[in-house]
Amino acid sequence: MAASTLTEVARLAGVSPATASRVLNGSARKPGKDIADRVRQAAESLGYIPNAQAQGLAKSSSGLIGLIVHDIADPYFAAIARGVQAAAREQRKMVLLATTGGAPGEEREAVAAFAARRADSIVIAGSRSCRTEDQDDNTELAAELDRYCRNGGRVAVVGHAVVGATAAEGYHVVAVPNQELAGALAGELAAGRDRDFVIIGGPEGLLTSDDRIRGFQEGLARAGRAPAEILRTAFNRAGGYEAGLQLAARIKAGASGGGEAAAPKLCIFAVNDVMAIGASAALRAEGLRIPRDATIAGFDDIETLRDFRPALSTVRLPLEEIGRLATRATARLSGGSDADEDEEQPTVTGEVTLRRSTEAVT
Amino acid sequence: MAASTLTEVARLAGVSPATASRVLNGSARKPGKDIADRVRQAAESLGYIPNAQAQGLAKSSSGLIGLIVHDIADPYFAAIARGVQAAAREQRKMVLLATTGGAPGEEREAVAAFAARRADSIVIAGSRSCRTEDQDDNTELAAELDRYCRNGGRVAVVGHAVVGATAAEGYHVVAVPNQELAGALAGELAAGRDRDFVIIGGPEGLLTSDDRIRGFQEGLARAGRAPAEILRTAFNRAGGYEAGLQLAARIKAGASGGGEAAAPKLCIFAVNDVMAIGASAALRAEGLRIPRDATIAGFDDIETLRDFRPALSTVRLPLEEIGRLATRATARLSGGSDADEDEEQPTVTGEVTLRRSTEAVT
DNA sequence: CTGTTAGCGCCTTCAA
DNA sequence: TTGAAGGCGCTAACAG
Repeated sequence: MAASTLTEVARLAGVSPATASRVLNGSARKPGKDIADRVRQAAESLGYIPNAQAQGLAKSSSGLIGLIVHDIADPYFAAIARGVQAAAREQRKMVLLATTGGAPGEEREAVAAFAARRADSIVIAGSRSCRTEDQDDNTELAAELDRYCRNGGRVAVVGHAVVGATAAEGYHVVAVPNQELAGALAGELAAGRDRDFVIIGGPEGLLTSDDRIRGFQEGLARAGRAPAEILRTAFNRAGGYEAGLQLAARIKAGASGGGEAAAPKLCIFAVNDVMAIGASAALRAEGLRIPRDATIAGFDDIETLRDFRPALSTVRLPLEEIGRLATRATARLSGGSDADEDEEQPTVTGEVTLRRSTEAVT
Repeated sequence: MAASTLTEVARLAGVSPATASRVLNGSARKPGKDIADRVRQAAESLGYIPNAQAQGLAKSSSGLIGLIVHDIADPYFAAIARGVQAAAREQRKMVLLATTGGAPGEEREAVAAFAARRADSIVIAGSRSCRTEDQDDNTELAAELDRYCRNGGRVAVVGHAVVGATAAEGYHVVAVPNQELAGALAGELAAGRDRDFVIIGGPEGLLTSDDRIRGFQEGLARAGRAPAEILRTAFNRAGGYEAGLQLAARIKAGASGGGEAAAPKLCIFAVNDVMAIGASAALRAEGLRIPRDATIAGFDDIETLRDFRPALSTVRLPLEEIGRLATRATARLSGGSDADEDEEQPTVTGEVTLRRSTEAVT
């Protein structure tokens, strides 16, 4: 008992497949009201469901939006995915999900798979890497994207352009002001307090991480502070925890072995909230308290983490909105737009959000 | 510059499309080594990417797995999605994502959309509802699923069967022992302590919520306790917060207006972790402390929430595994299995996990 | 082992 | 307006 086809519907309604097609789908032509009802009834009684593959083949489009993330269970990506999903729904499209763990090689595969499915557009949410080990894969990824665009695909990348991608038509970048915001955060944290700063960053070459580190250092410099030391770890909770253990040891050593003037307290900047939470957990596990023994700030303002105590200072990023914007950027402007050639690159802004975790203890 | 087709590749290689197809895809036939290379080269030089839509149309299958969740940004669903994604990758399939907010009507639409795309299988992760207002939609959903199965689709549902779905072939339910586990949790919480129990539950008719409530009550009964009062709210953080406020007021009233014997302390059971966190936040906002002024437990053991303090007592559920199992259940058994007709329904088990949030304060 | 011939289900010119 | 014919790109039966 296979699914019924348009032809069957047409036959049952006593019309040609062409007419049935015109009735059941939004054709420009308007079939006779009388006959239209007949077709619709036939379709109904047969439980007709159009074969999207066949439709896609015929019109060479698919109503699919490809989304590439590192890990869908990471709340950062999950939030973006929600925005993408929402925008996709607006466009009456479905989203195809690919998770890559951040490896450019797998991202290339994902793009190829999306291209094979004739996805109408692709949204890449994972942060870019420019490590030398990823160079070749990045080149291939860029080539794959270019080809996809040349064939009429639209792509939006969150954060940074793919390294080496020539800005083909239909290629959009949703810029996230990581650097500026990290700088602003540093400025606020440095304001009038004497602290040693430490940065817990991701692996070198992860663009998002690097931007935030760079911005933070610039902010410190503007505030007349010395650059912060940088700890490199994995870009996730485990990495943060590990770095946190290291710092805890250092803090305890400094406190006990204190010479004349106790060293200023440590202010930790983790380049994302998840890492910050990991670091906090490590400090806590080592018997240290925040903000008493050290202060800490993150980045992203992950929703699920907002109930954390002490509340985490961070930079609020409109993640869901970012997903939505990226997706919208890939939508073909349907109506004949009034000569508005410049496709407005949507602007994302964040907000430094100071909370308990960086308060001065009285 | 459209994407190149198999025909073009074949022509360039000087062979027939059929041969090219046999080379480029896994056909049973093995083309001559000499010619195979020629085809592969041609494909390479043209940057050939097979058109999955056409392939799908021809073989009437699509390599797609449809996943239905309430909200992809909810860590519960995100975790399941990760498992689904992992299993999909094993099967070399891609996942199509649909979010429905839990409305059976939208779930029906999603199933129809998946069917239209000829998804090989569908995984439904959202908890089922049996509220009367959803009755009609549920019926239609069940009908849609039945039809999908009859047409050869495979479906797996996490938790409960869809109300009214006739167990067609290819229909799987990954049972989650919510009731038993909630009962076990209640047993542990009731052990030897004198407490008043309150349950923060989702709306009546949400099967997952109802199961956990029922199980908890049973557990209390087994421990010789009176049934707990039930507060109904939204099945999310906001709902938990709201209920938490209510309980906070009650606790404070009880404490201040205390008669002779102070009432036993409250032990709160929220039917999921996210609600529990919301309730905790509310208590905290009202100046109450956990576990000093009240104890609280959740359900799910959401990973992102594990760093919360006081650490939340909960029931650990192997969410990712659940997603994986559900997806695997829908995979067609490829090899001629040795008469093992009974498709083993995979078994999910959880674990009561007591942490600080329900400790007795000394 | 290779090439030829039909479709898969739908859309879209064309002529009627 | 409606119907007939061709093709979207690929695979799967057949011949050779």
